[in-house]
Amino acid sequence: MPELPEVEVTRRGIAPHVAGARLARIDVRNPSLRWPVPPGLDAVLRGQTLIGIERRGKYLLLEYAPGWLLVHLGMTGTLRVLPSPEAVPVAGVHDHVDLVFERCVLRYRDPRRFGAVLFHPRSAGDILAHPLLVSLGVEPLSDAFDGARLYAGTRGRSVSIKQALLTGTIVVGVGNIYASESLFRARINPRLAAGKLSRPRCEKLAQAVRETLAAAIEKGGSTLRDFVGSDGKSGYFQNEYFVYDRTGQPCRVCGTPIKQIVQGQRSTFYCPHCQK
DNA sequence: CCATGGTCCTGACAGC
DNA sequence: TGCTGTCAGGACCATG
Repeated sequence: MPELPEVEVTRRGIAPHVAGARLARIDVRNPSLRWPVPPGLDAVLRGQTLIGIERRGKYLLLEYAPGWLLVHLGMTGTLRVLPSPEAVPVAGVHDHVDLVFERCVLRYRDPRRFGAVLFHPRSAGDILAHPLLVSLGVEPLSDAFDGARLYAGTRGRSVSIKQALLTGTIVVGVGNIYASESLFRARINPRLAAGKLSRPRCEKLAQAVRETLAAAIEKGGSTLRDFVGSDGKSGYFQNEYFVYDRTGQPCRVCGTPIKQIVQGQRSTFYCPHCQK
C-alpha cells in the first residue's frame, strides 16, 4: 500500500540490509512496468556498491557511483529483502526485478505493474533534476511544508482540497488514504474548493497532514521486520483509520455514519458532521 | 460489471 | 498569436 509512509517504511526497512553492499548482478524478468526497465542495467551496475537509499515523495533513490536507480512502487509494488542469494524463493509471476547483492536479494514485486524502475546516470546531473522529480511539491515532513506553503499553493485553485492534496504539486506523498484521513483530522470537508481555505485552516491542514503521515510511519515502524522475508504483512495503521474505508460506520468522534463520495474518479471518505 | 494504494499524459479552455 | 496554467478524463494493469 505505497503512499509516502509505506515508501518510507520500506526505505528504513531495507536500507540496513543493502546500503553499503555490493551488487553482484541484476535480474530483470519482466521489463514492462509503467515504463520499460532500461536494458543494460546489469552491465552498468554490476559490481557497484549501493551508497545509500533516499526518498523523494513516493520515489526511492538508490545511489551508486555511476548513477541512481529510481524506483516507484505504483499501486501494488513492494521491495523486500530475501536472506541469501543461494536460498532465494523461486520468483513468482509478479516478481519482476531482483537486485542480487552478495549476502541478500532485493526483490521488486508489482502485480499491476504501475510502478517503475529507471536509471539516471550521474553524467545527466543530480537525481533531483530528473523530469519525474523536478516539479514535485515539497516534502510533507520537511520544514518547507507549513500553513503558509499550503495557503500559497492553493490560491486561485478551484479544484477540491482533496484533489489538490492528491496531485502532489503542492505537497508530495499524500495518497488517497491519507488525504481523507488528513482532512478528517483537520475537520475540513473534502469538497471545499482549495482556493477557499482560510489561512488558519491551511495551518490546521498542514499540521494534520504531518501528523497523519508521521503516525503512519510510526505504526509501520513496528513491522520493519516484515520487509525481510518472502511474505510481509501490511502495517497496523489501517486499524486506526478514522474515515478511510469506513463507509456507513460511525464516526469515531461523533457517531455520525461516515460518507463516501467520488472525486476525480477516486473514493473519498468523510464525516458529514465533523467536516465542514 | 464493480473496486482497488499512483500519476503521467493529452486535450480543452481561460487569461495575459 | 503564442505561451502558461488549470482542470477533467483516459491510460496503464491484475485481482477479488
